[in-house]
Amino acid sequence: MNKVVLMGRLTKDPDLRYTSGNNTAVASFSIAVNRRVTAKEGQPQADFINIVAWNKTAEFCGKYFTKGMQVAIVGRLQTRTWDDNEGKRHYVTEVVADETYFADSKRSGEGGAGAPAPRTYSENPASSGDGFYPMDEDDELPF
Amino acid sequence: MNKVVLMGRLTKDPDLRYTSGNNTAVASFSIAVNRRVTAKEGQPQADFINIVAWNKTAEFCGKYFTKGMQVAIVGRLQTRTWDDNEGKRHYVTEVVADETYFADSKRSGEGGAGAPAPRTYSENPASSGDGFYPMDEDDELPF
Amino acid sequence: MNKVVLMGRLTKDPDLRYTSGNNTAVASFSIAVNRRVTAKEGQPQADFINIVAWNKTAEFCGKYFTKGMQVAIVGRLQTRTWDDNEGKRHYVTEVVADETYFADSKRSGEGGAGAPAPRTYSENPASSGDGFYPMDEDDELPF
Amino acid sequence: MNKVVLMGRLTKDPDLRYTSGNNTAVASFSIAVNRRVTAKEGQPQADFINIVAWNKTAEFCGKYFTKGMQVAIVGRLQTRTWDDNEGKRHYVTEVVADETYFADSKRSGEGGAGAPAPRTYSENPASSGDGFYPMDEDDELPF
DNA sequence: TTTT
DNA sequence: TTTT
Repeated sequence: MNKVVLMGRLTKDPDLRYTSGNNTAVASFSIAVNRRVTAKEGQPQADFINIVAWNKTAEFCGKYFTKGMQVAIVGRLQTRTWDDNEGKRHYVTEVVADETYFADSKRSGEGGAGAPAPRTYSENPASSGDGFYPMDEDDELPF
Repeated sequence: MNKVVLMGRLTKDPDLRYTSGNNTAVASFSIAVNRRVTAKEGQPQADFINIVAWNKTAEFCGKYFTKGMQVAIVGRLQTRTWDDNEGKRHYVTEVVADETYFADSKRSGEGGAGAPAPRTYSENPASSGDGFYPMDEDDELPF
Repeated sequence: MNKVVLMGRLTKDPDLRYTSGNNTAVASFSIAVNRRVTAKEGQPQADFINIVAWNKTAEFCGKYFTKGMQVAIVGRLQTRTWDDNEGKRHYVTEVVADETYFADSKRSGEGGAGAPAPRTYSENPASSGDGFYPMDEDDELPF
Repeated sequence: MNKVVLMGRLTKDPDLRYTSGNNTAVASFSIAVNRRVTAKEGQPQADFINIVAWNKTAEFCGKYFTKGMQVAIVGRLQTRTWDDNEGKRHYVTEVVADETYFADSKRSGEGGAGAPAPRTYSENPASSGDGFYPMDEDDELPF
């Protein structure tokens, strides 16, 4: 069992790439999750969590998620290991996003209710898919 | 272990009461949680989940939550039993909210960023408390 | 967003049926989830949560879950409505299990480590599937 | 919102220490969480997640958790930063355990049902506390 | 209708 | 008894 649920704000626009092998979409970004208890000094504090998404979820994030947006994510923890150029091994813990949600319709543009407009124009995602789902209405969402 | 995480829209303004015994605040409301897969016929479908909150969390909900608002809730499942006037026993399953969040700043009024204004004016909550926490900035929140 | 995570003990053996329409497997059972805080009077208290599982997950539960077993479940809350013979409408809230786990290998039989033996003999499940997964080693599990 | 739920096996006995400042108990350990989908090559794969617990939860883990045990954990993700002796900054993501559970009574010793015996003898924890809770019976647990 |  |  391995379940993670987060709500926080994008620290940057997501980075969307495609694997060289089979051209799988993969998006990476991180979100700032405010802590419930503020630090002693008084200033609010946040945890910065790295997120990875694959396939349709990745394309959804790449298209609709933008810096500063508040989003909710359901996923799982994953550890990865990589070696730097000095041959040192690094251990990374990140969240693989299985479901992504808008949790901030304020940033949906002036148009009113609903999901944000796409970040950059792009073809319609190939039909409906798994792993993502807008909680808000989706007049402008092509699925 | 008993954990529930929900995001959905209030179907009504919360109902805030105080127990006759020790005057404990208790708020009840329900949220509509849209399903990720739409029904066959095509129209979106939702689950309507009953929520109960106690103490400061109850007062927070009573003050800031309004009908139609999108909120996120972390809590636990609880079963309760009660007998109706015909002496029949009823079994109720509801969610006890331990943490509540705004997930919809659109409804925060025209003023801009931040949490919604209180539903009705009231004194400041007695200092900071447990069990609630606004995810959005909170210029107008008295804590 | 709609996520539930539970750990508790089966109050009975699961009830496994097949829908008349398309012969879909559906298992239902309930688990007793002990509360973290005991009631005032001192005796431990539990919530009794109704669980429903479908397809392979249903067959897995029907085969390996038995009364008294401790299990863990990941799923979602669902509300259902039904009318009794007096024409009264009833509202039911239950958990749809998406993932099920053993959390009690003590009951695995005398044989030693691993998952329990099937409750009743049956053919091997048709290959691997989704929605279930034994956390323990599974020498005797046919997948 | 920041919630993590895990079930897995201890890779080692926990490491229990006390802060020099105010003598706060802190336990650290990691658990192997088996993935639901096995890797292509066929061999099962796991994620190794670092866990930190504080106060009574830490003492509970230090006392009852042992290598190989299956446990369940509810907590939150936290990022930490530290600089190594070469002045390089490292970013660590770990889980802070708020609730811990036994999910493996098999390892409870031959005695029969119930929670494991303490790893090493120690005084009774000072009364009941928050943040931990044995799911299994607790004849030998001093609370 | 409830488990250990 | 249900929200957008």
